[in-house]
Amino acid sequence: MSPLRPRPKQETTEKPATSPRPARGKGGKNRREDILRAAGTLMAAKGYDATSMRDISAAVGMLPGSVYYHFPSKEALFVELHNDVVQTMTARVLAALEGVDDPWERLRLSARAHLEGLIQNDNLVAIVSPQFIGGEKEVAQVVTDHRRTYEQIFRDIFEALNLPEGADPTILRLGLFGSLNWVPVWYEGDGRRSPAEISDQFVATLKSAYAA
Amino acid sequence: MSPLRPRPKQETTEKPATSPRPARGKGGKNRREDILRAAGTLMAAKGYDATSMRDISAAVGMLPGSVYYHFPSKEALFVELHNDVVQTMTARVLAALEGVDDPWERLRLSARAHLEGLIQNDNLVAIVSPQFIGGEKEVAQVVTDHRRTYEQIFRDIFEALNLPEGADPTILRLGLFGSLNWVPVWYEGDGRRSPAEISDQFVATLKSAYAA
Amino acid sequence: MSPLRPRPKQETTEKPATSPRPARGKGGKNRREDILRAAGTLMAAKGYDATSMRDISAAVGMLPGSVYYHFPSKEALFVELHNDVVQTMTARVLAALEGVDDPWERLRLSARAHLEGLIQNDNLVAIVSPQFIGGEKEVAQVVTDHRRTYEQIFRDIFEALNLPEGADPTILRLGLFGSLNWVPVWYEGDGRRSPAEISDQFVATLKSAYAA
Amino acid sequence: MSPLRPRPKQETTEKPATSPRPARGKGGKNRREDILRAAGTLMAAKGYDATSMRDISAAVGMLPGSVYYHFPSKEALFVELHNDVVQTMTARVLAALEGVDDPWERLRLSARAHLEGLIQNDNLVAIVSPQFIGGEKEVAQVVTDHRRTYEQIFRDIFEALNLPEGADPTILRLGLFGSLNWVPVWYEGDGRRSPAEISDQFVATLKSAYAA
DNA sequence: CATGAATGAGGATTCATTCAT
DNA sequence: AATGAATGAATCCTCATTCAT
Repeated sequence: MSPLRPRPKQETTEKPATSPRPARGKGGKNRREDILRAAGTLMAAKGYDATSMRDISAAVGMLPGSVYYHFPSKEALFVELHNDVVQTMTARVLAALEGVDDPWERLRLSARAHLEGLIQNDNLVAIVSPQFIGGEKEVAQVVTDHRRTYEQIFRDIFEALNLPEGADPTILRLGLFGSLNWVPVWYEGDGRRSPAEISDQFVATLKSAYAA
Repeated sequence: MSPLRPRPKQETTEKPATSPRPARGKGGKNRREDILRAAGTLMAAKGYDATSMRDISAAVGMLPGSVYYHFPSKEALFVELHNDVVQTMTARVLAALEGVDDPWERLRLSARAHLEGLIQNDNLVAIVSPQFIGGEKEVAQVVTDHRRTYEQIFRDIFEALNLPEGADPTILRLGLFGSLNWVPVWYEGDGRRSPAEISDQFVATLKSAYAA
Repeated sequence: MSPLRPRPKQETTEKPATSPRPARGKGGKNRREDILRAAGTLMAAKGYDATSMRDISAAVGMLPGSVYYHFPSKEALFVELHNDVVQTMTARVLAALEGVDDPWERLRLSARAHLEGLIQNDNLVAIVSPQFIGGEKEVAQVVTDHRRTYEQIFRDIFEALNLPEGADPTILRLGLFGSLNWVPVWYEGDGRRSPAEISDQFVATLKSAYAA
Repeated sequence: MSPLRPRPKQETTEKPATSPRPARGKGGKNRREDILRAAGTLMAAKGYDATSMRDISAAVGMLPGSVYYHFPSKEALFVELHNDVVQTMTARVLAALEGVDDPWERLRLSARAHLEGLIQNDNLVAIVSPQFIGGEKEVAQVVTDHRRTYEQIFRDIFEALNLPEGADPTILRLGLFGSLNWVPVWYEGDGRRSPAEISDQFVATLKSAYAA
């Protein structure tokens, strides 16, 4: 763990309180998902490196070794988590687009869905973030692939905007993505501005600048 | 400068021949800066957690323990590095603004200076990255303070734009920052689009949407 | 048989259709032997310590826990495996001696049978290997007992040679054993020299030196 | 650790007794050699896999992590140990041959030196042993190379014997090696037969069989 | 200024084993 | 006869850090 983000040493007192010792064959059938959820929360909060398997296992009430029954490695756990997140985000965005035809409206709604997903599930913040994993090996590729697939949705939407000459759709799309993905860095859930208002403002800027 | 430990940056000329052993044959006059530079490069590439003091010391040809002569801790090293980076960026942006009065031109040039600094010194990428503010400790606060100071320049520039009703300068500024800071995530130095072109496009969008 | 758990080796024909579920589609009738075989191969290749119950269970298509239905512990599994191996070797050597009377010919044939068994069943290599007797526990004793029983055959054969004064039968027997057991260390199944040729050479040396 | 060779749980009572806590900068300058010696003893007794870095560090009065200051990995430690052992053995054998010209006498003396080295330094037993390391990767190759170099001495000696037709020097050499290397498996330091007597007997057999 | 040697805590991972189902 | 899920202890190793020299 990084000393930059220390962790309370013995938080054993704040256990789920359901049962003092969960015995062998716990009720909930899918501990896998518990683990994924816990890992998501922790990694979003502290980063991949700063989140230890100990942390994850403790969060889900297991011993560290037990996590390895479900996932062969921390990396594999992360990859699956990342995949899940992208899956969820994809579904969310596609749902928002359902039945909407106007190109600029489609952009507005997808940006909104993206940002709301980012803010609500704090899972997602770090996930979509770059150079995320220390070892820049195969995992980085997998993660990049996941992201690319997701971004295809936005590529298509930008395509349909029929932007005027001089407006590079790729740069504008990546610029919008940057704006949105950066929001969690400064956003404070104080309610002054909702994610929806924020993303609407970003898209409004684009529309105001480039709509026919 | 660093709140933890002031550093004699320019006045090394005062006592050039005092040290009987001229250090391990390294050209650079003081190792402190070597360490900072190495730490910057490594942390930018791999992140704070994934960069060990061993890595840093090895990169500068020292033993791990020796780094502690120069910096009391990894944390302090990082804080000073971050401060340096912000200092450098500030100087770069202010230099670019010198003698320029037109508000939109000022925005264009400062955005350009920011992005070019980001891309050139790979130092800077990770520093400004969200992952570094996850924690809730003093360091996080210091880092946030550094950034806030730097961003004040941009706050002022946006103020001067006199944006129309309905255009929230804060959101637009943070949106631009997001766009710019996200560039290193996808930018590949393949020369197809220069950082300058990219930042110009972002600013052009804002201008096109909101300029009087 | 194993002192820990008797095993119905040959009488499996008695109740061929009792089990309603014919096991996971495997051909071999009982999984116990599959496990033993797999354990033998793996332990021969990697050693006792380096062979995990996971390895063994995977090799036979089971989950690790399932092995414990058949064997109470890794130790017990090994003891039984070792016993089996010695049993097999004993049978092989005795078969080779059948009907042979000449003492030197008996030595030649038994050495040949021993080495061929060693080379063919790679099972056997590691089993007879010194590394396995390092420990000071009961298992080590059991294993040593197994081996001693087997070696009795050779003790008898050497006795019958009526070696001349000055030729210590014990040392010569152990020397021959060493020569033979060491062969797997350097033998490469390239066919240049067959195990039979090798063992014949060893025995020929003894005969040439000590035969009346 | 293998359950075959369990280890007393808390033998902290049997510390060297020199000083209750060795403080920071211990007196003896080369802890490296201490580590190598300890590792040698332990690995010879229990095998590579069964000897943990904990064991080694405890034997030399260090914390496990401290060993890594001296050796980058368990494997590297083993490789160096193995190299040292071969070096020592080589020196021992060459010293024994000094000034001796008669070919059979050279064989007798080198075999004696080999076996005495094997028995005295219990280090050496396991080292010269085969399939020693679990992971049969590069290390296995290095170890094999070490051994091959050492065995060249014996190859030369056998060459000089001018064995008659039909006596394969390679097989005989490997047979002798097997006989000698197997001795530690059965030898008990009860003094009935000295290593020298044993090795002399092995060589005498060869000479009796093949000397002109 | 720096090294050499260590510490102590924690990192990911693997192990033999258990047991309810 | 075997699975699925977990345990607890041990594995190798890395980390930031210390300090006598």
